[in-house]
Amino acid sequence: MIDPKLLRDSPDLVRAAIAKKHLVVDLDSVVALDTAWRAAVQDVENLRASQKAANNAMAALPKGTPEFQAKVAEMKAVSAQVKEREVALKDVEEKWRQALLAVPNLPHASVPEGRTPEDNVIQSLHGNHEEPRPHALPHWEIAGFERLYDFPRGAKVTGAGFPFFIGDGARLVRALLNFFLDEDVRAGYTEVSPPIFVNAASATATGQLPDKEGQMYETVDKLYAVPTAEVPLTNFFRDEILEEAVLPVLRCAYTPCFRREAGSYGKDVRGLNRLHQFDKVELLKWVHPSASYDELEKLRLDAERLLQKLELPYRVLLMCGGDMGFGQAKKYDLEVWAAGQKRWLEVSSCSNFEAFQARRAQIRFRSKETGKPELVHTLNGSGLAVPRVLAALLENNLQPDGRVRIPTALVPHFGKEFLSFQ
RNA sequence: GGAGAGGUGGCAGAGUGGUCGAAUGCGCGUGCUUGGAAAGCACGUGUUCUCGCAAGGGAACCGGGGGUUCGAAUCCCUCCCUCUCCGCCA
Repeated sequence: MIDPKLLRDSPDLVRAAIAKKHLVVDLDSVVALDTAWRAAVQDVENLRASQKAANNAMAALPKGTPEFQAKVAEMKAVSAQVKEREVALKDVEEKWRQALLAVPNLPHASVPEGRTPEDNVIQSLHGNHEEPRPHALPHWEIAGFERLYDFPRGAKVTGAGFPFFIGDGARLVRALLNFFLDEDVRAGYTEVSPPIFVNAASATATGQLPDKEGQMYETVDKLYAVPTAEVPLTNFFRDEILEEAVLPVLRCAYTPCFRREAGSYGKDVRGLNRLHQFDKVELLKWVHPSASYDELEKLRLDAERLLQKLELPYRVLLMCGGDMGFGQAKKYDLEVWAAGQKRWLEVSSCSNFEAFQARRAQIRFRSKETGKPELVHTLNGSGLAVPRVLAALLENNLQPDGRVRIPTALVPHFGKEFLSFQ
């Protein structure tokens, strides 16, 4: 959620921001609702003030006297009026709030103009993705793939997009998770193992609701299976006021992630490219507003380091206004090269949300300077998503003999130097 | 899952229909005192919204929501959470 006062005071600024994101929002009606809401607030507050004064005066009157009875009769009417106006206020307030929730975050000045993924700026390239790899195959075509990654049985047991990982296939998942977590902890993040179901309030605070209704799996208890650890992690400090001295708070968490992915199709969903359940380690930061852009660069580097240690070719994209998402102020995507598919796969998305999530979630810190609570800035990024990293690893490191070489940094976690499909 | 108890300010803890945003204590802050400190004394100490250039005014909040009433922290309903006992169980 953006600052309502910003919209009130400089609607043109907000208008320009929305244009940069190429979104359509009826700002005029939001502004009109804001005006109507404030009028309604004044209305109710004035009425209540007079009611309160009259009631306080009544307290001094002896009960049962004719004057008292007269006053009761008089105040009955006022009371009815207050109730009526309060209903009207609530109605406007809810409409206003809903309208505000539909206003996207403002993109940072450094975000490039653009509408589509083609307009994203390639910020850097790492490793040689053009190096010829004659043996490379899409991972699902690697001989023996079905022994380590069983999609048909996953589809039988649960549904499409819920594969089994078996033997070395499962071991590689575990090795990657341990590698990611160990590296992230070394980089200063505190490891957290969060709940993997969240309630509606949490899903709303991070923007899954109502924006992405239908993307999450929902239980009969009205709990949502987390689409990312970002949700429980960000909500950890919901409705809290932190001491300024504790900032920045850095945390990482592994969770399985559940996404319905309604509407996906084609090459995007082949093999491990897009699953309904996948493992991911998420990095999260709560920082002082003045530090958030420095922290975004550090966050990106923390995620990049993982790919470097895995010796995987990757590139960094600075997302353009039209492709960056609703709540983000600035976002980098990390894409790894999958040599068999000959395409880039997104394995991390590092974003600065500024105060957008913090305002929804009411996560604040007490400013040393003013003594007053201020909203923190939140940032998050994957560090990293397992299946796509795994896919790239299989494709890039496939040897002529059909085995897959394990990167040196991962060997201690995997326990051997080659993964075998035999 | 069954039975019971309870959720009040940073903490502890009063308050069962009427100037209660809420006693008291602790904590914290400022000042006095002191060579300095402690003790003591005095004053202060929540959040949000709104009107206002400001000074300042107003409203809301006693777990959440709803109701009764002229008036609710106090009464009623409902949901959530915590604790105790029983049952079940990784």
